[in-house]
Order: sequence, then C-alpha cells, then structure tokens
Amino acid sequence: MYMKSKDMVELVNTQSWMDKGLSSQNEIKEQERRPGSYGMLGTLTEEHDSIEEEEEEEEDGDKPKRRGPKKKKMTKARLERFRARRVKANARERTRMHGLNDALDNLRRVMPCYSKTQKLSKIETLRLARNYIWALSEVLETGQTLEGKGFVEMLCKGLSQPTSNLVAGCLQLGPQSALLEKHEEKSPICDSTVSVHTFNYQSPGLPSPPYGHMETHPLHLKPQPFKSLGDSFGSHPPDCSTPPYEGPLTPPLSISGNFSLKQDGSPDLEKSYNFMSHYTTTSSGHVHSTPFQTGTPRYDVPVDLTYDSYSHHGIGTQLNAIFSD
DNA sequence: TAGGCCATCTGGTCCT
DNA sequence: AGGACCAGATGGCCTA
Repeated sequence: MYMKSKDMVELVNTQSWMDKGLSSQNEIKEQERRPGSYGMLGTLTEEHDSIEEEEEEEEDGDKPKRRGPKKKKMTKARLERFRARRVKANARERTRMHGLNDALDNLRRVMPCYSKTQKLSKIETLRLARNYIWALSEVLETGQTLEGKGFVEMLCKGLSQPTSNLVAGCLQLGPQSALLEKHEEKSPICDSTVSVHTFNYQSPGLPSPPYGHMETHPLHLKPQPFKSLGDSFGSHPPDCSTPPYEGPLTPPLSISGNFSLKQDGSPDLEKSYNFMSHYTTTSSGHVHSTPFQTGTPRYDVPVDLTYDSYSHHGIGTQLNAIFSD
C-alpha cells in the first residue's frame, strides 16, 4: 500500500512542480530526504482502513452512535481519488509556503540589514520589520532626527542579541562598505565567513547606509552620504520614484495601537534577554548566538535588549503574537 | 543531546 | 467540489 517516495516525487513533479519550475534534482532530493514527505500517505491509507473497521465495530458495540453523516466506505476508487486529491493539495500547500517564503525573502531585502549569506530567521525578520516600521513612523510623526544609537535601539527592541548585533553592525557600515558590498555581493560585516563579531557602538551620528542592498532599499534610492534622517525626510523626501506625499500624514500609524508602548515610548516587551552573546553564522546562513565567556572584554551594542521568546508555533501564530502585542 | 529553525504533510474550516 | 488558509505533527539539519 505504501507508495514509494520516488513514485510520489514523479507524481508531484508532473503537477505543480513542473509549473513552477521546481523540478531540479536538488529539490527532488530534498523531497526524498524528508521523512514526513509522501511516506505518510501510506499511513493515511491505513488510517482510513481502520476507520472503516471502527465503524463496523460501533454498529454492534455499546458505544453511542456517531452523529452526522455516515462515512462512506473507502472503496478502492474513492481511495484513489482521495489520494490524488491529497497529493494535489500537498503540492498546492508546498507552493503556497514557497510563496510565503519568497515574500519573507523580499521583506528581508528591504530590512535595514540584509545579507544573502546570513539570513535572519523568519521570526526575527518579522520582529525587525515591526521595529523598522515603528521607527520610520516615529520619524514621520515627529519629524525629528533619529540619532544613530536611538535608531538602532528602536530596531533592536525585542530582537535576540545575535540579531541585534547583526543589525547594529550593518547600520554602522559606511558608503565604502556599500561599495564593497557591491563588489562582493555581501557585506563584510554580514559575511558568513567571518564567524564572530562584536560591535563597538560609538557612532553618535546617524546610521549610515547601507540598510541592506542599495538597489532595493527605499532609503537607498538616492545613494548619497547620509546627513541625517531629518535632512533626508524633512521637507524634501529623498529623490525616489515615489512621488512626494502631499496628503495628510498617515495618522501616526497608531503607534500606540500597533505597538504597545511603555511610558517611555518603547515597545513593551516583557522578558529580558539575560545573556550576552556574539552572533555567529551557520553554514545554512542562520544567525546563532554564542554566549560570552565571563570576563571576556567586549564592546556590545548598548541596546536595552529584551526578548520575548515566543514558543515554537506556526508562523501564523507568530504573526499574531507579533502584531498583537 | 537539547533546542532552534525549517519544510512538509495532514485534516479542518471557510469561501467561491 | 475544489481551492486557500491555518495550525498541529513530524522529522531533518545544525550548533552549542
């Protein structure tokens, strides 16, 4: 009854995978590698068989009868249809999740800190995005210049120490670094070949470009030395393709509504992140933390680090948690 | 080995 | 009926 994974790959491949051009050997191998994939269908079939048996038992047993429409017998034909439907649904779901991941990737690209080699995790990307929106709306609302330190602090609220270090490191890069990035396709700070960084956060001025890629980031459409956020966004918005906004400002984006703020105006994030760490990268491009050794001299970003550790839920749950707090 | 992160499968629900 | 969306479950990979 078990369908071999190879057969399943072929089956799926002939469906939506071909449509999306996802039929590379690597991806097929990825599918074959995954234990949760396809083999489960066999299990599922058995489950249905057992349901039938259970129903038969119910008829002559003492158990109360099941309500609702009686389940039809799983004939071979029905089973086949069910299986085909399931395979199609799986393929759709896969495609959907790929789309979601693509969107997340696009989001990563416009974040103040982007590196192809050092991807932020999904949850950290969402947190950073929230902070970024918050910081930008703060600029729009108050029109005030954000000090570099303050900007970084805003961005790092609620982020893990490794991500905070990463953000702070990226924001410290000057235009030279942007050039480097252009040549090397990655920021030296974010280079995954450099495994450990600490940041001596000393810039009293404003964050310097790049915030990610010059080509894509809205703040980089006019690559010029950063004066200040106030200068850049004051009466004359940056020279970008977006026409100047003439209408009333977006009602403060309901900062207090979108982000629950403490009295000092910072997002209210409960738990403290109570260990200090460097950030390191893995071969898979993820940021990982390394706790500092006691007594090791270090220069950390003086960010009031808080970290609300959401439990491991689905991304939907995580989104809810992020946007409801 | 534990924990974080991830991709995938799956069944339920809602919508068209 | 079929597709989109969602959340739970599962297991692999990686690092500390």
